[in-house]
Amino acid sequence: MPELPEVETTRRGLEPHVVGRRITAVEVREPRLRWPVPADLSAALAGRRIDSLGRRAKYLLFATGDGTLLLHLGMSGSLRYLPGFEPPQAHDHVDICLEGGARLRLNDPRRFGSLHFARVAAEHPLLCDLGPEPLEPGFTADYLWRTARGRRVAIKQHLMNGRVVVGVGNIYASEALFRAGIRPTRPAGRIARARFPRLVDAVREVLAEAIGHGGTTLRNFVGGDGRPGYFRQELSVYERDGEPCKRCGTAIRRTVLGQRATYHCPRCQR
DNA sequence: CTAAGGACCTGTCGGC
DNA sequence: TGCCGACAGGTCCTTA
Repeated sequence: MPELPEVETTRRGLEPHVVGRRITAVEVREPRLRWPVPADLSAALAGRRIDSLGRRAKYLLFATGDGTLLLHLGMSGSLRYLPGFEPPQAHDHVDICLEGGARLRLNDPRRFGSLHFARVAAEHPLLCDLGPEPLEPGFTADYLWRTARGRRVAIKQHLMNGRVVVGVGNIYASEALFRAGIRPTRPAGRIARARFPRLVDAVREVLAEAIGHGGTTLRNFVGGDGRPGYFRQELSVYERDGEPCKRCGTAIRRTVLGQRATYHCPRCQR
């Protein structure tokens, strides 16, 4: 489900509920997620106060004075704030229990999500080789051009490579390329340097706008407060196969690239 | 080194 | 109505 805007929406929704509160325990009903939930996770976190709720790529970072809880929502995960106990439903795999009886509940049908503990988050193996955040200053046209030089991989797959830039998933890769007027299949290294400023702006804009709308709700994504996002109606190409391009009217085309559904306007994008 | 494909899971939907 | 395959927002790992 979640791409960066959905994770950021979750982060913002949860932040006021968790910062400054202590974790009392982590209850794991199903440890078989993308990686096994560490058996000592609850012991590592119990009694620690959450100093901040941050985000790196699509990981939520619950920072305490002595170590950080990393949480990834995978493909189908959502994290909800419960003011008090409620009986767990199907796929409610983990609860992060807070002082006072509130809890954060992870629901994840496909179990591609994960939880980790790191003394220093940035040094965790899953975070230490990641590229820049797309909404931060390190993601520039010049940077992206340099990473693309000599690469034959399609630009869409290049954008979705977390070592290049994080947080650009399948929806927003298609959307950004539409805005930039670039065909998703174009080899990354065969895009003129002069086109990169527009591409970088497009990535930034589409992500920022989606965050502003509370994320994209496709099937049943809900943010930390349980409310859906409203970016879906803003999508220009994603899941619009056969529908008219909003700019030129040509039918949007669905193709498969790297085993992922890809959408583009054959006229506007070159 | 790059690039491509498989792997991990469950739920939903369309077609027969 | 029931079954079966295709497909779904992520990304790591293996193979060539």
